[in-house]
Amino acid sequence: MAAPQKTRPDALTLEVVDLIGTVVARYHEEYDDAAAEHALTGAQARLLSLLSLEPLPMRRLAQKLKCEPSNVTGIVDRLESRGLVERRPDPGDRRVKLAAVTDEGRRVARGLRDSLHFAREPLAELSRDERLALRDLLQRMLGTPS
Amino acid sequence: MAAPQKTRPDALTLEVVDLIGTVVARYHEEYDDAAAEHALTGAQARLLSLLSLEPLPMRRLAQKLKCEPSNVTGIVDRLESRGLVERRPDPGDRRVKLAAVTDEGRRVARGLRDSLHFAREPLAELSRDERLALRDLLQRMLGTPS
DNA sequence: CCGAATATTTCAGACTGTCAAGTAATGGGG
DNA sequence: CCCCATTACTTGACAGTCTGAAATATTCGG
Repeated sequence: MAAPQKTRPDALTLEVVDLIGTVVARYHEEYDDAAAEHALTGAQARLLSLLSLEPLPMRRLAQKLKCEPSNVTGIVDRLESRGLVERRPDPGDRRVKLAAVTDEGRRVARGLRDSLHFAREPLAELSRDERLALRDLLQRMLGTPS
Repeated sequence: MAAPQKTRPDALTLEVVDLIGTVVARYHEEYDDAAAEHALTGAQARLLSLLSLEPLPMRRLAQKLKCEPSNVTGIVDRLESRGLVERRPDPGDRRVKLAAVTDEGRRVARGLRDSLHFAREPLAELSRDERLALRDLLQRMLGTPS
C-alpha cells in the first residue's frame, strides 16, 4: 500500500474511470436539479438532508460536510432565515448550538428526497440481479467490509 | 410533464444509490486533492484538462462545463494570468477566441492526469473480470448508446 | 447595406469556501 | 477555588465559482 507504483493504468481501467466520471457528473446534475426545484443550493440541500435525520452541533455538521465550521455558520444562517432550520441550545454544554430542521424544513427535505429517488433512477435500467452485482462490485471497490 | 410515478424504491436500490453517493464523494475528494497539489481549483483543473486535448472557443468550453460563458471568462483569466492557458484569435471568425494550453499548461495537465490515475485506484481492488463486469453494468445503467 | 444573431466580456450580486481573530463556556491542575 | 488551555461558535476579509443583464464586436442573410 505504501510505495506508490506509478504504473500506467490499462485501457480497461481508464474506461471504467471514465464511466465513473460520467456517473459523477450525472449524479451532480440530478442532485442540483432536485435542490433547485426547492430553491436550494447543493450545499444547503446536503445540510438539510443531514439534519432531517437528527439535530447536530455545528461542529459535527462541519465534519460531516468536510468543511470549516465558519462555513457552516453561513449555510445555516441562510436556511434559518427561510425558516427551514433553527438553532437550539445544547442542554449539556452551553458552548454548543444544535441545528435542527423545523417542520417546514422536514417537509422540504422529504420533497427533496423524493425528487432524488425518482431522478436517480438510471438504476431502473438494471434487473434485480444486476443491481445485486453492482452493489457487490461497488462495495469491493470501496473496500467496504462485507 | 411526464407524470412522475413516485413508487418507493426498494431497499436494494436505496443501498446502491447510497454506494454511488459514496463513490461520488470519494471521486471528488481525490479530484480536488490532485488539483490542489498543482495549486488549481476543481474548476480550473477541469478546464485545463479539457484544453489539453485541443484548443476550444470560450463558447464550447461553457457548453462542456455546463455553465455560462461569462463564468468561463473568469476561469480562463486566472489560468492565463498564471501562464497555463492563452487566448488566440480564431482565424475563421474574429468574434471567437480560442483558449489553448501553453507548454507549461500541458505539463501541469499531464501531472494532474497522472496524480488522478494513481489516486483513483480504488479500482485496484478489482480483478480484470470484475472490472469488465463493472464496466458493463455502468454502461447499461447509463444507457450508453456508444 | 442593414438588422438579427452570435461570441465574448464586464458588472453586480449570491453562495461556498478558507483563514485569522474574537467571544463564550468548559474543565482540569495548582 | 481560580486560572488558563481548550473547545464551540461567530465574525470579517478575501478568493473563487456561478448567474443574469447589459455592452461591444463581428458575422451573415436578405
